[in-house]
Amino acid sequence: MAEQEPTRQRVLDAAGELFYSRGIQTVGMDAVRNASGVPLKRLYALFPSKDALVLEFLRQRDAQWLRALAGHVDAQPTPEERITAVFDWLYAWFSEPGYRGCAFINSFGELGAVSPQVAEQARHHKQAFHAYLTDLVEAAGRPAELAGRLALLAEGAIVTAALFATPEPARQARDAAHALLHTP
Amino acid sequence: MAEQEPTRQRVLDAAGELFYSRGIQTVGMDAVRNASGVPLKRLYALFPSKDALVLEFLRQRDAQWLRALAGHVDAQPTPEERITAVFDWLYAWFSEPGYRGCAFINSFGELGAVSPQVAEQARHHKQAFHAYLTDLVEAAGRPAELAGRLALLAEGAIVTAALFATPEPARQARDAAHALLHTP
DNA sequence: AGTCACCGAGAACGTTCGTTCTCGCTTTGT
DNA sequence: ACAAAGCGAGAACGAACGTTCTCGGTGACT
Repeated sequence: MAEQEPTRQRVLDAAGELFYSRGIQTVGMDAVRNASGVPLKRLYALFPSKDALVLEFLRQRDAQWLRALAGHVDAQPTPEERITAVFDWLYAWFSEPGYRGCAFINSFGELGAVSPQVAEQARHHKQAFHAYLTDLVEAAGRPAELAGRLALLAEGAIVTAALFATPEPARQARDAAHALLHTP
Repeated sequence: MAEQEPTRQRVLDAAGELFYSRGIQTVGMDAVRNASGVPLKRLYALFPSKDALVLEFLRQRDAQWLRALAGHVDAQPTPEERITAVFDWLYAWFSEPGYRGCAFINSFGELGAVSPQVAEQARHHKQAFHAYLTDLVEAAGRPAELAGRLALLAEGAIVTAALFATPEPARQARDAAHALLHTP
């Protein structure tokens, strides 16, 4: 019984890795079974359906992603440094092997039109990111509209870095953010 | 024989509309048949496979999209106005009913990991967009790195507008572009 | 008018996928 | 030691999909 949570997490990790790297519809439950080593019967005892597994993956990814970002950003001493640290963290993220963009943007493109819950998760995630940027901008004493502009730069970098498989867009976004910061 | 091209276009239009609004994998060939009114036999005479139909859709979308953008932008008198016109055109695009983001970003998220040809089409499209922006920036006598920044703003706006079903990000991106333009 | 090639409508085929079921083994409780 | 319950491995099932085939009718050519 204390062992159930670990296998649930093992399933989520394996499924998440597959969903992220290959796309959701491309990954069958058999692939999740093979990757996690958890038999189908147990999979369906832990998650009532593939849809539920997908949604739980998105929920977890949302929390993990924001925690990782904040973990790096909040370590910076000054508010200005925290803002540019967002883009430095993006650079590191884009440089990870297997980086394939934002799981929420990808899921939305794949299933947003057909699954309101996936669309809602994506909106929730981006809203949380925007709220986080808003806090950073406010703490820096900058005008509120800066947050939206930084968000656009970040989203653009996320997408472009995925398409061209290079972390370079993070640098461009950081430079652009720097320009926006230093010239009201 | 002179009638073959119209039905080919009818298929592409119907399939494109479906692929864009629902996602590619969600749309079966039967749906394309129903929407276009072209029987399956003829569909497969025109396109050897669904993959070929998808790729042809992307090729056409690439050309149409850039032509529509340039059609609006190139009508502006001054280089600076042409640059901000890009974002005005985005605003109009985001406001169209059924707007669901960039077909290439969506296809890449859905199939980029599994279809090198889809990934290549997406890269080609974004490269063309970037090249177009580079021309605009150069014509305005601005530093070359501005093009990349504008592209990031545009991509971010495209994605954000789709997620939240609002054209507002185009305005934010335009304001940010304006700020970048007027403060080197 | 008759023959023949063509074509639309949809059935059929083979595969894949989500989900459930079967079966045999292991483990547990007494 | 033995019965009963649980579980892993994979077969099985029903639906959906991409692709091909069949059939009945229609139009063209002679």
